[in-house]
Amino acid sequence: MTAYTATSLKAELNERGWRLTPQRETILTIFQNLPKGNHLSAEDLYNLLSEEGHHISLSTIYRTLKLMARMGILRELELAEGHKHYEINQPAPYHHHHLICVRCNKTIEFKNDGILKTGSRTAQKEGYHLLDCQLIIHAICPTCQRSLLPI
Amino acid sequence: MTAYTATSLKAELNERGWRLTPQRETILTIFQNLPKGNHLSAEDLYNLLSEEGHHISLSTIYRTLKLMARMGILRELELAEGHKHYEINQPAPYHHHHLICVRCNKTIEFKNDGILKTGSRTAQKEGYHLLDCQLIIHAICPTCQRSLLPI
DNA sequence: AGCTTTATTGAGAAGGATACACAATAACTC
DNA sequence: GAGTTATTGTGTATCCTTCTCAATAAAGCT
Ligand SMILES: [Mn+2]
Ligand SMILES: [Mn+2]
Ligand SMILES: [Zn+2]
Ligand SMILES: [Zn+2]
Repeated sequence: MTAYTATSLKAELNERGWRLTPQRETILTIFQNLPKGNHLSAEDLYNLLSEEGHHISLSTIYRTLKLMARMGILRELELAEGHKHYEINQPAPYHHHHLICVRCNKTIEFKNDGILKTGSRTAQKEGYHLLDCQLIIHAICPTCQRSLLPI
Repeated sequence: MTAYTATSLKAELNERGWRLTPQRETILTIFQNLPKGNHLSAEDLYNLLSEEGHHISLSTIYRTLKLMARMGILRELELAEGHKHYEINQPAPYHHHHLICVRCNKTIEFKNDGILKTGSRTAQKEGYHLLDCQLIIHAICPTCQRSLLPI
């Protein structure tokens, strides 16, 4: 959960015998510059890259998202839309959680410092190396409560 | 997040114009009697039912799991195995969270009263009707840290 | 208890997100 | 700069979940 640069990413990859590629660097940059509150799916990322003139294959995108999530660079969000979303994983003052309406998928972000502390403490106590810690609240938003539509 | 009986489930279903079926009642019973710490996927549930002589189609199982999750009876867990798992949703003394190894999927349950309080307060503040509240910690377990296998 | 309405089921097919296979490429090490 | 091998791109495969639709059976009313 530290801020990555192309250089530090390369160092961490090489340390494990892996390589920094233009594709990986481009994808990291995209997430670093993503406005707060945005989350990208694999396809979102693919389209965003295309708009910017970068062609990176969907396979590489899926592989890179998974890689970066497992390195702790990105967090993988299950926002109840049937596919995963990703955002940059940031420490304390930016770290946040998600309140999700299970009917319309409207999502609200909120902060709570205690939760990350609880997560860190729990992981440490069990000898786990922490990657990400997210509180997910499944709920029904005011609009959907008023609507008469079933489930 | 209250304890359901067949009767109270029927009441809540009928109130919305829905019906209590033998399939739904059977599935509720399965989850109520599931030993602590167990989570079932759709296919797990299908097999468990088959062993007990109940034939309930996979379609119905998927529909029922989704229905009960959206009613707040079950909680839907994303345990990083590529498919969802479900468990009964219980209030305070039984309410718990999950610490998951993203490499081997080993999962540890832990309790923390403050988190459910935070979740309830946050949902209420935004006017959301709370269904479930779960802290997910993605991490790497001691065994996987020692293994040299990539990601 | 019987009748009517319509939510629900079961079987199979379809959909969609993600992973895989493998030859071509290119990042790293020396 | 050359050799090694991780990574990419393309197409294909896999698997979880949802959809379709005719048959069934709960619920509500007499
Ligand atoms: Mn977010
Ligand atoms: Mn559990
Ligand atoms: Zn909503
Ligand atoms: Zn592990």
